[in-house]
Amino acid sequence: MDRRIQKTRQSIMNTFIDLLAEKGFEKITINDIAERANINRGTVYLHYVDKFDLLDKCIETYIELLLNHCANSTDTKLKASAFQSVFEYLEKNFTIYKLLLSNEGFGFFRNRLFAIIAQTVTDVISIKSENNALSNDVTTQFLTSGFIGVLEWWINNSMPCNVQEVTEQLLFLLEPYTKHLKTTII
Amino acid sequence: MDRRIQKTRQSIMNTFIDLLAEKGFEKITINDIAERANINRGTVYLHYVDKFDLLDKCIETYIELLLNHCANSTDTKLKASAFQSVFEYLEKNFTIYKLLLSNEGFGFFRNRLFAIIAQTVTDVISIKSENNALSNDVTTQFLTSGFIGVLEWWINNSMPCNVQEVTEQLLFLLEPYTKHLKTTII
DNA sequence: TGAAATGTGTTGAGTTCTCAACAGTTGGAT
DNA sequence: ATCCAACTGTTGAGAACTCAACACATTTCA
Repeated sequence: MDRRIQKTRQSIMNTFIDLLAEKGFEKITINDIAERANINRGTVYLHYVDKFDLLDKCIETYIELLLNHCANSTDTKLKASAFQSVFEYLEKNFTIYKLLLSNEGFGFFRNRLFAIIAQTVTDVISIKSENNALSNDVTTQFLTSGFIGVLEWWINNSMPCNVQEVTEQLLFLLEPYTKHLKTTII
Repeated sequence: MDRRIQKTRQSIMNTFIDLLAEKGFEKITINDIAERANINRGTVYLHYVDKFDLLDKCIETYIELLLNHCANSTDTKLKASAFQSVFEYLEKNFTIYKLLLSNEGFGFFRNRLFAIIAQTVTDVISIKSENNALSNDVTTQFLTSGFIGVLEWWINNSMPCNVQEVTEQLLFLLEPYTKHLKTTII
């Protein structure tokens, strides 16, 4: 992609996040963004139709960035290293994700993340579905809610324990559901 | 001026300064700069003919920035506030000016600064020249050398005393030459 | 030595961004 | 109520930047 596109989008998103933290979504104007980012106002409209669209794209971008940080650990699924790198990434970008998970994200961020995690969980457990008396939907809902819940708790309470601890605790809680998966999948 | 020009020049100069600090002038390539600044190589040539020209422009820019920080104190000339703001600015941008005053600047920076200060000094003392037995040239040379000398000492020795102290000391040393100027000019 | 790799400086076509101007909307002060 | 100021969203012309390609010089190292 043209470098100019990368740079202006990056610049717009960064200042958008900053302004979101400073004054909240409804008080932000396109003028604000353009001025602060030192970009022509028209250029913003070249990339986003309005500030709602900008929020959408912003959430989408940061969802992707978050997911990239567990996908690059070669064995993708339920492994300590994957969880660890996700929480490390969250720690590093704490202020942004706290913002997106807060009311400023209007729940869109949470919903989007939930959907993706749920899909992943579904994919994993469906492989091992035959000998299971439980509904897969219920299991997915349960596990995903649990995981997202822990993630939200950790962010909203400003990381009350370190990465090592959340990761271990989470693995311990998931163990009953992952151990027989391990034996069959791997 | 077009925002794009500002931004790319800023970006090029910043990475040039960084690279100057890292590897020194002769090891820098235009490729380095373009790559690090995330700018097309051709674009560098749109603004600078080669890296020597870039060094020149860089020096010129930082000379101007330095001078701006004493010009905006309304009473321009020999006033405590003027000295103070210059040294404060130097303190804030210490690493850059240390670099430019070092061998990396090839003496160009010093010479350029010297010329400008000397001109200012000449202008000031020429007003008060009639009753003076001394050659104005000698006086200019003496005062300018003294001032630049202190400035270089302060930067090269990594600011061995605080801004307040250099400023006061300098004012004290200049007092014999400024006090009768005061009575006539102001 | 001679070949491969890296850097220089330039070109032209194509894309993105800027700027200034426009008409229309909104919110707050008088 | 209405005026003013600020914001929105759009347009067209022109400037800046990107990209790929080029010929040529310099360095590296086998």
